[in-house]
Amino acid sequence: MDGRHARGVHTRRVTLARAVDIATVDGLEGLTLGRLAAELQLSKSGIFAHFGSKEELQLATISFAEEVFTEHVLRPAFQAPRGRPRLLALFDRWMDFSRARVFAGGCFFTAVMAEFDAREGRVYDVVVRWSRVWNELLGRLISECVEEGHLPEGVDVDQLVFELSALGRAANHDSLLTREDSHYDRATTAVRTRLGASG
Amino acid sequence: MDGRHARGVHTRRVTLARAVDIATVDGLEGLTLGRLAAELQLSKSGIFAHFGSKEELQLATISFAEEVFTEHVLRPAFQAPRGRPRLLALFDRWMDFSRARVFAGGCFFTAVMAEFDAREGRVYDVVVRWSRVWNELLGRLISECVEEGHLPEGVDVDQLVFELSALGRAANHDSLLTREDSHYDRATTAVRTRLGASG
DNA sequence: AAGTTATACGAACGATCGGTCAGATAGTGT
DNA sequence: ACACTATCTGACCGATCGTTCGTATAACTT
Repeated sequence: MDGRHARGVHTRRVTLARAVDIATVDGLEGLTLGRLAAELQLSKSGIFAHFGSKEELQLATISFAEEVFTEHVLRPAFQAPRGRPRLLALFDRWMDFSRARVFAGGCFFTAVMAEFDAREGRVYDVVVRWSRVWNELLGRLISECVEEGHLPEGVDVDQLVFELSALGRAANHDSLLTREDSHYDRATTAVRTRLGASG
Repeated sequence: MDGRHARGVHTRRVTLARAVDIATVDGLEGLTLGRLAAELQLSKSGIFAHFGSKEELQLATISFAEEVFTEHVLRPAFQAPRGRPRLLALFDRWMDFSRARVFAGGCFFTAVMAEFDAREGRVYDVVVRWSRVWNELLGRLISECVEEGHLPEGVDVDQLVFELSALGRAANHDSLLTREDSHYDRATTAVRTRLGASG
């Protein structure tokens, strides 16, 4: 079951890649074994065997999305210099990630957060944990801005975290809903203004 | 079918009230006839007869949520004086509406917008229309702030609409996810700051 | 080449999905 | 009281859900 052969590893990756696309559009609950099997031209039971349960498939899909997000957003952002450049790089990479539709339905975590907001269970728990990690990361980068003298001493870090996250998520949702790109510019503009003048 | 008798009207209202609660937690797609019937102790076919299709049930649920939202948020907000007081009243009522959990899963429209973002069909169409109406309303109230001299002439109305909407929706989602109220204060603080000093 | 194990399949499971229909039950108008 | 119609039920439809299981096929090991 725990993929020793190359064939199994490949199938698992292909399956999860498809699962993430489905989940960002129709939700992790709209993700179904039958549909996955049909689209991948595999048998339902074959896919099922890789995960053991629907919930495990959902959790594996989240893990896969984390990897992709890390590769496309977190890693490149950390190549920018500490302080304001790194914070802005993170935000811009995040917006690029959503805008480029790396996943068919935009940012996976924004979508799944909204879907599991009000629920309970293992998926909810994972989403909460991810949300906390994300906020802590934003908070750390903001604190580094203060340390580097790119933001004033007295700034309310948690408040700023909330606002940046809000703007990014709204840009993602609004661009999906209206099928227009303009909201990303609104978000980056707002972030720049909020962090103080120069780009 | 078009409710002439008092009994039918009542059943329909009770059904939709329950439907809205279910939909804000598990989504309009997670809303099922069987569950609705079980929770209301009615027959599946009895409920079905009121709406004719699942999609019509979803659309009726949206209409019902609109009524409640209008009653709890829009109407009272318009009792505040034109300009800044009315804009702030609208935002505060919105936040109160979410915080009070008038619907079990917070703000219905924030939830459904996120759910149908990336989809297509009649429900998506209605959500897009509602989103546009909401943005136009916000835009109008902001413009009135300018006219009343409560905001400077050159303000970018659409940009402000985006930011206010973003902050409100994020407060709703974050409060649901973390089960804490503090995010509403973050949103109202941010809005006050963004609109300029005094409350 | 043979043996072993990972991988995938196909048929079937009970449960639930949205939806249909004939008939029982209730409410309204006369 | 009667007829009429709105409302609601219960049995049933085909499709799909997640899941199980026995079996075939591939891929590695030796």
